[in-house]
Amino acid sequence: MAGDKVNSLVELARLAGVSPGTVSRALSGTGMIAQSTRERIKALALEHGFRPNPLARNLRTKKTGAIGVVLPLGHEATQHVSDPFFMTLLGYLADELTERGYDMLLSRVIPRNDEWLADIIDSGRVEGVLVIGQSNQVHVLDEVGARYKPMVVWGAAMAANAHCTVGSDNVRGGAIAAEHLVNNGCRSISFLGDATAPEFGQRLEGVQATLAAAGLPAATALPVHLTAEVAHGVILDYLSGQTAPDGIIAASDIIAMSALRALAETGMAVPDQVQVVGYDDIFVAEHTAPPLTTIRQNLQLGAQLMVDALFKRMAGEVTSSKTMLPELIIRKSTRN
Amino acid sequence: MAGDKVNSLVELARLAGVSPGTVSRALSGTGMIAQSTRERIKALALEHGFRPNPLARNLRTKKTGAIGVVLPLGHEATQHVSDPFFMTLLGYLADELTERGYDMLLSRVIPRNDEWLADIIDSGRVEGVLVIGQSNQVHVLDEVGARYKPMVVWGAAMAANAHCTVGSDNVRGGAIAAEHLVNNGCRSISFLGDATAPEFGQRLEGVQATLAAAGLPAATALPVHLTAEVAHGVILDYLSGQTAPDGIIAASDIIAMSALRALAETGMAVPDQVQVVGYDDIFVAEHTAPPLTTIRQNLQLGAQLMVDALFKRMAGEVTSSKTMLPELIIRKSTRN
DNA sequence: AGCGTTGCCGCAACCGTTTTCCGCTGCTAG
DNA sequence: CTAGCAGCGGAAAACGGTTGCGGCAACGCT
Repeated sequence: MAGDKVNSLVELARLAGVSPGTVSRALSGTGMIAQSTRERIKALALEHGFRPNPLARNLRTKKTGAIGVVLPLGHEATQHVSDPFFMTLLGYLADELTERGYDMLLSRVIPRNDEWLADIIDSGRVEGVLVIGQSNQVHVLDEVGARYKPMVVWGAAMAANAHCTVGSDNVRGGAIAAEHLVNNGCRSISFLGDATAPEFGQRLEGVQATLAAAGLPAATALPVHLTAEVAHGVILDYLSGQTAPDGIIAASDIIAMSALRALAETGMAVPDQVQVVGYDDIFVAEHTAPPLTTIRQNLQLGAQLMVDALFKRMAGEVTSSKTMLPELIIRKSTRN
Repeated sequence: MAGDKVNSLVELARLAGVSPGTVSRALSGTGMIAQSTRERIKALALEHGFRPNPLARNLRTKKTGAIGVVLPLGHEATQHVSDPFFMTLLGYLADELTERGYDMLLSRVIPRNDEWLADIIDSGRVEGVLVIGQSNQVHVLDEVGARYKPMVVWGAAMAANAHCTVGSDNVRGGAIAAEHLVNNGCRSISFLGDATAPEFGQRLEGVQATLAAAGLPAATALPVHLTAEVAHGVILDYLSGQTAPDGIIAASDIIAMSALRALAETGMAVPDQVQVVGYDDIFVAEHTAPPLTTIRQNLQLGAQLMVDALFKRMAGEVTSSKTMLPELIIRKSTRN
C-alpha cells in the first residue's frame, strides 16, 4: 500500500496530475480517453485501493442503487415465518444483485388493499422491483405491470398476464410427477394444493392431462392451505375416508411433508401403499422420512433470469416471460 | 393533490417562500426554527407528497443508508443453499431495518481467509454490520470487534468475547431439553452436533450439567455435520451400534430431522423407543413425522434486539451482549 | 434612547461524482 | 503554410440535500 488512504476522486486526480473528470472517465470506461492514461489511472486507483463513492455516483446519475424485493403473502396472511422456498430464492437473488452493485430492499407485505405494490414503487427508493410469487394478487401485478416496466415476477406465465414472469413450466412439472406415479403403478391419484394460486393451478392441469392421456380417472384435488395445522387436519380426514389414493402429488414440499406425517399417523406405508411426490425440492426435502421424491426448480438459474430480465427492462428493453424446465428428483417416497 | 409533483427541496422552498435551508431544518427536526413555520412546511410537504431524497442526504452526511448483513458459512463450506433458521432470522431483520429507513446489503460468504469481514466493512458501503452466526470464525469476529464498534453478532455470549452478541441462553436451552427427556424416563442420552461451534458447545454443556445433577451418565456427543448425507450416515452407523440411546438431543432441527429419518430406517419407534428433541423450532419442525419437540428461540425478538443494539452502537453507545430465554415446544417426538 | 441578547432564518459552501461544453494539441490535406 | 479535424482532457455546472456563520428583527434592560 503506497501512501495514505485516498477517498475521493479529486485526491486521486491530484495524485495522477489530471483533472477529476478525467479520473471519472478513466474509471467508468466512458468517453474518449487515451489508453495509456486510462491504464495509468486505473493502476493508481488499484494501488491506493480507491473505489468511487457509489452514493455520489447515484446522486448524480439519478439512481438509487437499490432494487425492491417484495414477498406478497396473500394466501398466507396468518403465516408468521417465511416459506423456505421463497427464502432460498431470495438468497440467490441477493447474490445476483450484489454482483451488479445493487442493494436489496426487502419487504414482506400482507396485501390488505391493492396499493401495496404501488406504495413501494412510488416511494422512489427503488429502481426496479422483483416480486416473489404471485399469490392471489395477479390483478394488482397486471395493473401495475401495465404502466411500470422495471418489474419481474416469479410465478406462472399465463397468456393473459400483463407482467413479465420467470418461473418453471408448471404444467410440465405436474405432468412429470404424474407420469412418474403412473409408471410406478398408481391408479388413483390426488393433488394436494390450492389450485386458485396460478402456479398450483398449472401443476394440477399438467397432472390431469397426463392422467387423461393414460386413460386413468382424473385426480381428486384437495385445496389444502399451504401451511400448518389446517392442511394436516384436512389431509388426515381425507386419508381416513374410503377413497384413499395410492399416489399423492403435492403442490409444494411443505404440503408433501404434511401428507407424509398424516400418512405415518394413519399407518399407511410410504412408498409401499401410497407414493408421494412433492414440488420445489427445498432444503429439507432430503431430510424427511422417507426422503421426498420431488420436482426440482432450478432456483439459482431462476434468480439469474429474473435479474437479467429486470436489468434489461430498466434499460428500456422489453422482455418476455421465461419458463424453465423442472426436473424429477427421485428419492424414497416413491418406488423408483 | 394540489399542484404538480414537487421533487426537490428547493422547489418546496420556493412554494413556501422560504430558503432551502429552512425547509431542510423544518423537515429534519434539527436546528432552531419557529414552531409555526415548521408545521406550515411539514403540511406543505405532506400535501405535495414530498420526501427528501435519501441519497443526497446520505452523501452530505457521509452515511450510506445501508446495513451489511453477513452470513458466514464456515462449517458449511459445501452447503449451497441456505439454512432455514438463518433465513427466517433474516426476514425479521429486514423488517426491522426497513422500518428504520435502512437498506440491507446481504452477503453470504464462505471464509477462505480472515479478511472476509474486514473486506465488507472497509468497502465503505455500510454503516454497520450484522453477522448471523459465529460459525468457526470467532477469532475474526473478536479481532474486528475490538476496533470496529457498529457490529452485532447472532450467537453465543461468552465471557471472552470481544464482540457484542445477541442470542438465546444455549446452556439453559440444553438443560431444558435434557430435563424434558429425563422427566420422560430417558436414561441414555446422546447429543448430535458439532460442539466446536460456540452455540452448540453451550447447548451440550447444559445437557451434561443436567444429566450430572440427575445422577445420570454423561451424554455421548456425536459431532455430526450440520447437513446432508454425511450427518445421516453417521447417525445411522451410530444407531446400529450396540449402545443405541433412548433419548436424542439434536443441536438443530435439521440434524433432528436427519435423526428421525435414520430412526425410521432402522425401525426404531419415535417416541416409544427413542425420544428426540430438536433446536430452533424452524418452520418445518411441525411438519416432520412425528412433529418435532424442540427448543424455540424467539427470532422476532432476537432481530429486534440485534437492530436496537446496532443502532445504539452506531450512535456511539456501548452495549453489552443480550441473551434470551429459550422455550420448550412439546410435540410428538417425545412422550409428553 | 441605546445596547446586548435571543430566536429565527437566509446565504453559501460543501459532500463526491458525472457530464456537458469547450479549448488545446498535433496531424493531415489542400 | 494554413485550415480543418480528431482525439484528449480541463473547467465548471449540476445532482439534492445539510450546516456553519452571520444578519436582522424584536425584546428586555438600564
